[in-house]
Amino acid sequence: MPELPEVESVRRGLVGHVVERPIESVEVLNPRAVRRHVAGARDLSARLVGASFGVPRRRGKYLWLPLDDGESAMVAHLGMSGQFRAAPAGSPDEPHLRVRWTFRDGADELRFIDQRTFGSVCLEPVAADGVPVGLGGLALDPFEPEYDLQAASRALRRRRTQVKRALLDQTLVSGIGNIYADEALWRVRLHHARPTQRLTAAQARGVLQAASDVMAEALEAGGTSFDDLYVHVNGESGYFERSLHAYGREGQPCDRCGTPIRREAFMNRSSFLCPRCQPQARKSPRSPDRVSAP
DNA sequence: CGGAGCTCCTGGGGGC
DNA sequence: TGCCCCCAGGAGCTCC
Repeated sequence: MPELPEVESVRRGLVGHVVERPIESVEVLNPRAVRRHVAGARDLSARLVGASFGVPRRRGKYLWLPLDDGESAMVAHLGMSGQFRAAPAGSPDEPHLRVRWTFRDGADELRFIDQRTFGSVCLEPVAADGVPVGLGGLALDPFEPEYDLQAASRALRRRRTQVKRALLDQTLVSGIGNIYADEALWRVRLHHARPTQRLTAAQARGVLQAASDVMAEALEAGGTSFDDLYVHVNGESGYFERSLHAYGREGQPCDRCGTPIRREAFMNRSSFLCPRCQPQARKSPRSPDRVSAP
């Protein structure tokens, strides 16, 4: 499941495969893969043929490849199961191949493969800073130099929601998905449903720093992969799942206290937590969780 | 306008 | 053995 570290791994993989190679053809095998390109598959293809990509960039889980016209970029989101893969021209199509780019040099094709088709590719104009205009509402991610932990933690505490909802909100901080949200919450011993307005400033900074740390470690390890849905451009998957403390570990002992990890339904998906280290905030008005009256 | 819930999609796996 | 239902979840959309 590609979150920031996995998308960054893909971005790095693309650098050596697609930069400054004039495009020969673009074949859209499933129009759903280009549904975000409102002008349609034919337009996407027509505008890409003859162009070349610059060095791929990323913000959060979004990836974009600048075009050599200096005015636009090909924006991609991997969704749940999207992959970019370099493949020898003419090698057999993968079962879920959605888009194919061939290059005039006749070397490896670029392929977008996506089983669940939540991913997409489109062309967009870029703003003066080179960021696609459609990504305007997307928050900075923790790996960007302009990212400000203090500002992000203040914004987190201004929300009136539960802490995990806020972590997953890409307009607050981008790049965090279900896996790294659960890992960050485990590290700082917070329950996913803790109200954001009850977080202390230190807790807000702590959970964001933990998210940043766990994603940096995952990137170092090559990304997280639970099955073969996610692989790098060259087909290799990551190894970070061995380092997870909460996500996917239902019934296994907590690495801190030995209590079995529990899976709870949250936001129509799963949250994994240690019920002892990460107790649910009590609802009593006398709960010590609550901000005390002045 | 912020927050919450629904929906899209496909194949693997478990239950019967 | 086969069928059916559940499950994975990012984010755009709608509703309040």
